[in-house]
Amino acid sequence: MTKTYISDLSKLVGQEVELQGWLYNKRSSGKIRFLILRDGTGIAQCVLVKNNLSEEVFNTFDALTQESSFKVKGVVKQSDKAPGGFELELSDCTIISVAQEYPITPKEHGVEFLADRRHLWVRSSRQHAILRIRHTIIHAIREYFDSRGFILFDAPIFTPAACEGTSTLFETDYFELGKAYLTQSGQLYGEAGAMAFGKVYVFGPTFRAEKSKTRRHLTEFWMVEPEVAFNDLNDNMDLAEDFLEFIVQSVLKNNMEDLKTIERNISKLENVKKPFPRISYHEATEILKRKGIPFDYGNDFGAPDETAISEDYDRPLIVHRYPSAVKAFYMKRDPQDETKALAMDILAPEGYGEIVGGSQREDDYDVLLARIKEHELPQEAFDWYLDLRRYGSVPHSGFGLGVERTVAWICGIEHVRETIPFARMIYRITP
RNA sequence: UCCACAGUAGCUCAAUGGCAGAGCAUCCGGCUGUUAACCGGAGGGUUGCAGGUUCGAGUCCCGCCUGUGGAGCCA
Repeated sequence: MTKTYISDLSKLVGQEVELQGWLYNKRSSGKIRFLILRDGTGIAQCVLVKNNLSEEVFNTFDALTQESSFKVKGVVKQSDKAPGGFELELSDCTIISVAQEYPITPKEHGVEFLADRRHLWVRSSRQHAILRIRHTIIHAIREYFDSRGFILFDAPIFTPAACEGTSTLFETDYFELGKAYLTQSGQLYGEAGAMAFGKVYVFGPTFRAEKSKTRRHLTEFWMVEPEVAFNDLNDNMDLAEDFLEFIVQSVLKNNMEDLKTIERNISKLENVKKPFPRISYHEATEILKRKGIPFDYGNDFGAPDETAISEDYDRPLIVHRYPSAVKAFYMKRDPQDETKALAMDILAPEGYGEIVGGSQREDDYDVLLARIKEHELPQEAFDWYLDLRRYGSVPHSGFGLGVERTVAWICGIEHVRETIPFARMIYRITP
């Protein structure tokens, strides 16, 4: 007798095993009945044949409701007719807990209904597949940096002031020290790490109190932010490109079944190979001009602009050298053209928009101080940051990758709310 | 904050201004290979809230509430 998981059944054909899990679905044809068991690793069909079983065991079928927990014993058989490919001809079936009427049926539901029951929704196959892919992506992120000499350098969640001075932050009372804010980026701290360790990555949740209400926005989302000393903008683009390719390849290697479950077009992911096209902001505006999309030179791109710029490419597109006026104070200006910043964004294909934003950082003390004043930021709060330029300043670069947008793109799904177990949005904080 | 759309049974949706309906779910019955199984039967409604027009409002008008996704902002 072996206690095992459904994912192991292929190795156990012909053997008697014990499985435990939850009822995914059931069907009856009178004297032969089918239970579909879900155990978190897959689904398996369990067959109850009346003539082979005691009355008591055969009738557990009647008491089992959707999502009831139970355990079974039986011999593993390969079966093309069985969902999951394997079935158990049961010798025993024991109920652990009978579920009350389960609200999420195998039929369609609306988004509000499902979001209110997110704690149950994560049991269904599509959500299961998406969250497994999220797991692979996060694992790949860590594996990529860990195997290339980067140190994980955690940034604080509570911060004394805005990192970039632009977006609206969540505010909270912090004892006698006044207000604290939930971080919108760990990058400034990552720069301190890069000066200490050479190569670091910050990986954690970030918070934006913007009242954004679109399929691409959460108020709480995860971001990974590598920062590398002595990297210039080109090195930064090389790193981001290699990194994204690695992530996509990891998903293709580990999650083919999940991609099939969510009906993702695999060929679109197979295209994601180096090198990625690189165009300047200036060239991007010419694409808009050619397509007849009205645009004021010098502005940042809106979501529809990003779609128009990237839609003709079959892989992520790197756009670099944005007008410095629309970018953050810490970005270094292009010595060739002082109106431009050494910034780069990566636009995912298929209209998914910006998934990476990064830059070479300003490394000159006087210039950085002037920028802080220009942006009317509280200088005291940035004193430690200026220290990084006082004590052995070097050229350095980094970027941030939004995990949920990356998951949405790789999975080909409509809305980022399905890419994290419990999404936090402007009008939703439960469950 | 602004713009657009939506709200009817537990769920997903129908109903020319004229009797409030279907499928699924639930309950009862049938079926020895089902595949969102199928077949027969039953129960299930303050049509988001409040007002107005009308002989008559789920339907038309006004206000509010809730939801959705889009703009701005960004990953």
